[in-house]
Amino acid sequence: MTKRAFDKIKAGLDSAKAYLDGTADKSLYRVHVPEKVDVRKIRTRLGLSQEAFAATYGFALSAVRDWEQGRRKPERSARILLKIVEKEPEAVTRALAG
Amino acid sequence: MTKRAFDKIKAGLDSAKAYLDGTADKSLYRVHVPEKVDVRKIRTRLGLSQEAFAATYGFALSAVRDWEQGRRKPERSARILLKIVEKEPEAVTRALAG
DNA sequence: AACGATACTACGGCATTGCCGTAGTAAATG
DNA sequence: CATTTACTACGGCAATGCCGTAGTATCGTT
Repeated sequence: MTKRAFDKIKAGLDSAKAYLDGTADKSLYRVHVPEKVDVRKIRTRLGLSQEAFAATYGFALSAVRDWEQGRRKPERSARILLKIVEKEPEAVTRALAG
Repeated sequence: MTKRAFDKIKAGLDSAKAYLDGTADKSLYRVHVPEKVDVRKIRTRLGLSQEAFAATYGFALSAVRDWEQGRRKPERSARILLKIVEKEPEAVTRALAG
């Protein structure tokens, strides 16, 4: 057994101890979900019609309309998805391909 | 039969003709939105508890529970988002950072 | 000018989900 | 054995999802 291995084990034990002590950070990684999303802005920046936008990213056309017309607010998961469409649109099409 | 009705029928026939002619190019990139998503599978592969999973990707804990317990089915946007979490989890955290 | 296509607004309306809370079960650990 | 973590199970209201239809504005074509 190398000294390296020993150090690793010790480090593990130390963090286990810290966990038990309550010294450890039990906070969960918590992402921020935006309360408002400007759907029209995201869509027009991509140069797409409502229909094309819906078809390209999997939204229901009726939902896109409700959102842009301010009739309804996209719910949590939709807001997150819209953020991804804004920042990394390709990630969406990749995930839905195949 | 009103003139209005006739016009509608004619319009329908015309666009059907155009469609058959190939004159109409209505090609929209259309992605496939999965009807079913195995939330538990996605979560456990990431080695996260329901709480950590929810906190990390922005879901409501109650929604994750409803989905895994088969009480409710994630709706369209949520299914898409879950697919992205499955294929490119980092893309989600990147989009929600900052 | 009349027409057809495109893009969008506006909205009725039902089914379904989102999301909150609480109680109960099971396993691990001090 | 009491406590903590992780999860099941579910009541219940408010809100959205999603479908459909009608109406307006614009534009290129005939």
